[in-house]
Amino acid sequence: MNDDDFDLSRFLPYALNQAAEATSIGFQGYYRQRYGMLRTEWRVLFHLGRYGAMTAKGICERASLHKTKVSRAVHALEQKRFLVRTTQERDRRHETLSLTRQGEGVYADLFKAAKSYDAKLSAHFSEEEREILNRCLEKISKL
Amino acid sequence: MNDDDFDLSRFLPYALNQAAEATSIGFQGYYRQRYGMLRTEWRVLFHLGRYGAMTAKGICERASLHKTKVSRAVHALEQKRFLVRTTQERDRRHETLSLTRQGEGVYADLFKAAKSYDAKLSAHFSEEEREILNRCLEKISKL
DNA sequence: AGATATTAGTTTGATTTGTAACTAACAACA
DNA sequence: TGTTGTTAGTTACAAATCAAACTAATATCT
Repeated sequence: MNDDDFDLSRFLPYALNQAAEATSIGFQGYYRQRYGMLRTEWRVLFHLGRYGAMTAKGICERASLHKTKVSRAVHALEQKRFLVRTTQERDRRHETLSLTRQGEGVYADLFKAAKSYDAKLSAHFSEEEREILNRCLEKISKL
Repeated sequence: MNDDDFDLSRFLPYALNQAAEATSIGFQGYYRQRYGMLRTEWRVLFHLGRYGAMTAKGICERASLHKTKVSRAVHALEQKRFLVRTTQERDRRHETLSLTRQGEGVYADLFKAAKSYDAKLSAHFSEEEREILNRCLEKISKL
């Protein structure tokens, strides 16, 4: 490949970033407007809704998020009454986070929205493309 | 697809974002440490180096960056003596941005680094995967 | 010409993020 | 027991981002 072929759109970090931003915008608007949530908050909520109560540390690991980001998101979700904390008796450093009924409701709504948003995106691709795309992204995330 | 199959890693905005971050880290370190540059600065520099002198507006459009981001990046690159501005006589609102000799040097270095970084990433994929990945990302960016 | 609208780019203040230092609870080992 | 180390989570300050208001130059329309 000579230099003339290498423009930004072929540079993986750039191409991924552009694509990520393009797809984020639409969905972001949904949880922002509807629930005043930030991206990290949505992720934390999703993790709790999808995988059940867990500790902040657990979320950090699963989502590869920094603990300060999670800490702040948890605080915000608590304010909104979407989750509650319970200090573990066994080790009082840990606090279990779990969704409130309201939080579950919001999760259910966002889950549905996410699914349908994803379906709309997927419509632009063939089965094969979508599969390869997923596989590649997963591989990259683990590098 | 039932609900159990839909986890975050299959949600395109999330998967793209994770992948984007994973690939960014390595390269980011390079221009950060070496030239104290931010991501937007690198993008602006790249555009000027790759496509020649142009106006800030031009960069905004090509790179889909907001004008305030570009404005600040241009300022920073100017401080570093990587580019200069020349007000267009024909319309004094426009200023043409062009790289200095030093800027060209930095561009050349970063271009080389980007290419080799990209090659390293590509090594994890087959020709076909890489092609499809590129095609998908391009399609998504234009949605 | 004079009023109004656009356009390129900058500045400002509020929000968000990143980094590093911090607190509190527990563990390990002399 | 007491000193040192680790871990979960928070806080504080600096850096970066976003949105909206702003400036200066040009265009348009009467």
